[in-house]
Amino acid sequence: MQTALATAGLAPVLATALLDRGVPRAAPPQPAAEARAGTRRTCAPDEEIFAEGDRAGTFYKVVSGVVRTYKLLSDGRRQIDAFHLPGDIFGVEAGGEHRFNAEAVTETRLVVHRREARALAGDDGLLAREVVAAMMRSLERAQDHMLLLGRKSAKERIATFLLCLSQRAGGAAVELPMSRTDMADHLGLTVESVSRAVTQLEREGLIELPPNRRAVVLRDPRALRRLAD
Amino acid sequence: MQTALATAGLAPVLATALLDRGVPRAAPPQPAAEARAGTRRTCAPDEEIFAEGDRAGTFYKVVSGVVRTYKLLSDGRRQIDAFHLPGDIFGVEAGGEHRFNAEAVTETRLVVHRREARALAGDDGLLAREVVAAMMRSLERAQDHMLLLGRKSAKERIATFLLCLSQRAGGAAVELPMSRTDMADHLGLTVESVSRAVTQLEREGLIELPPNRRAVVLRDPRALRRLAD
DNA sequence: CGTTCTATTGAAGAGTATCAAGCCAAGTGG
DNA sequence: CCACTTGGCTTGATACTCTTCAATAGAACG
Repeated sequence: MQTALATAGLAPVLATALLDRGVPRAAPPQPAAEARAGTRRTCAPDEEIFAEGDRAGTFYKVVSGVVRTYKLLSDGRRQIDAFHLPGDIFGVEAGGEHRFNAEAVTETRLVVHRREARALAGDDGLLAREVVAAMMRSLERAQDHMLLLGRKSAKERIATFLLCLSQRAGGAAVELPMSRTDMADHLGLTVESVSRAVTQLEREGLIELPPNRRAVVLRDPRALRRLAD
Repeated sequence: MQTALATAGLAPVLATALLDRGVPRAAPPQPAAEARAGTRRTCAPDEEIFAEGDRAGTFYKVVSGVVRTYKLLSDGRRQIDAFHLPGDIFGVEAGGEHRFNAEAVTETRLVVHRREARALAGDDGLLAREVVAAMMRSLERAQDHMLLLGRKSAKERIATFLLCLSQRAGGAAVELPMSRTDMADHLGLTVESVSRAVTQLEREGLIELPPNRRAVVLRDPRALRRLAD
């Protein structure tokens, strides 16, 4: 096991981040930090960004597109722990190795940051502050997701997921950049169950989908919220 | 939403924590920090420590005993996100309010820390370093637990849970301080399923239980690990 | 248009939940 | 010391949700 975030530079940033009146939940992309100290990278759909066990020398911020991070069981069962949207930071590790696989879901542009002290400490620790906020948001999302995975029905999972997406995307109409398989592996279901639950919500009038089924309009957010609890 | 960790004092600590060669995984209680700047509190079994929505003005470190933190759905379904053993820190929030309920599982002694800068910054930031390490460990455990909840069978969940407990407790013989109901609500199962899976592992010779069923000896850790993946 | 890929739908089956006893250990009071 | 109670754990029978297997439908692309 090696140094992970691996920087003394993170410390001042943490303090500052925590002093902000709360962590920004709506994840406003902070364009100021995008140009900072990071190189750029573009990924084609399904392109691997890093794999479990890779040296975790860098972390990433999504500029555009969507990224999935996931773990695998030996027999191939997959759990997508999160989808990362523009503005999100992922790939920050405590240890020296990545504990996940990361792949682009769509064509994706990233900013790649080396995790040395220098880069994080620069600019008054703006980037480091972002990293810490990202970690805390990840933890909160993971905690909410455990409730979903442990205790919610298929329909409730879909409702929760769609609400969450619409919140992050910021509108009642949401694109679904990921496949049903991706959704299934995120929600602890099978493709078929996802499809059925979506269809059911649609028939009940809570949501509406275009012919290609790759977007959703939340017709009755109140009812969805009741379902999601 | 308010300041959460709420301290400038955390920043230097974060840096130091991250510079340590990896985060201590076996969670060795750091007795040096226990006496520091915190008041003590003792809780009877099932006593509430804090509830969801409470102002998060303090966080906690377990000295002895076990704590469960959980979320509830409106109809009472419960998800225990974690059990906290001696040396663990819990109750650290990004926002101004606790997002969980916390209760003592057994008779428990805690150290209570106010989350002001002063306390965290003191002593060369030793406490703050612990807080950051605790957050990262929480995140990693949450991620592993999502894989369990989303993709593992009942038997695999029990195997994983017992291995994890034995690792944290540090021995092949593990006390089970929590009830079957607590285990069920942590593993996304029912009491009956937990009981059946435990019995099954016992019949297969992978584990052994005393008559009162509140402890486990791991007879075949290799087979358990294979199950847990 | 045909091919391909993804999503949907249907039927059958597996695994877990639910409902209902029964069991066992510990505690209580006679 | 021994019923009696109590609470948690286990076991059994049945139900139900979701999965699995299989086929169809629909959109995207050449």
